[in-house]
Amino acid sequence: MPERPEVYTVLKTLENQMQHPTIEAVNVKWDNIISGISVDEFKIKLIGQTFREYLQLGKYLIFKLDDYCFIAHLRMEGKFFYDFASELPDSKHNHVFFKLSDGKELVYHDVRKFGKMYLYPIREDYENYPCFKNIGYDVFDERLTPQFLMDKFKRRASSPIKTLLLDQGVIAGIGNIYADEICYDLKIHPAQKNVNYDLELCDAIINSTRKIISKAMAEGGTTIRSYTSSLGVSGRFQLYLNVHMREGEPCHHCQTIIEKTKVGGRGTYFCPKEQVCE
DNA sequence: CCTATCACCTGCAGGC
DNA sequence: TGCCTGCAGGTGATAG
Repeated sequence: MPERPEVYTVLKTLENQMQHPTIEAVNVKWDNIISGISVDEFKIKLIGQTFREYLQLGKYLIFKLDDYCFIAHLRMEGKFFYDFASELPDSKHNHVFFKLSDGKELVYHDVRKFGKMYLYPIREDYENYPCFKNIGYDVFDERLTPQFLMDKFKRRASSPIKTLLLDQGVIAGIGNIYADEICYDLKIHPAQKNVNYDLELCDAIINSTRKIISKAMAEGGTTIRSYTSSLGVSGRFQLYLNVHMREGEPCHHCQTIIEKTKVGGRGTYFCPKEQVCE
């Protein structure tokens, strides 16, 4: 459940429910989830730290503690569980455990073990942490301007537009679902190359992106695979999808049957009438 | 610089 | 039922 709206939903749910407990113990069952630091160091540094602030950059969850910044990326299937009573699923997929001062436990669950966690000494300019080395501006960062986008996209106009939208080094937070939805909104075929990225189009791309991501955030994100019950991940935006996962169904505008193809190796959905590839 | 492919992991759906 | 293949909302490394 990884794109920006889903990460936002998880973050806000954690912030509202968990608030500010102190970490009393840490247990790691799959070492590769901890990145850039040894598991022992990870545990030792976290003990005694209190959750202070909840922030987001693209698809990253950022937890400011007293002396450290704890960052998590859910990748394909990572989920956090807190105050889960009896509905903690498949214990074999629970990999990181945080025992908290409120008597509860924060558990990281990840079927495919792709998720990553980072821990850095706290500082104000968190955007400069190593894990963000190749990350551009968040969808809602005011520095994401038409001029900025034009500079980045024009140089790489030979790539399909969807590939550019998915590049976290330019706009951080767009994933496979929303890239398809944004292309549909722009009426551009996702595989279209050599698009004329002038200021007007870049402005339209930013507006379209923010409109769709905002709506998805307001709806609690998109839940495609019916795994529900994970923390804050039973969104409703799937009800508003125009193309993604709608192969064989009629376009909401022109009733043309939605088709599926591959762009940059990713499953890609589009309306063959409204999004024509030149 | 760019694309293609694999790697990281597991589960599930579909074909036989 | 079992086996096999391909696919899944992500990203990084590597080869050409």
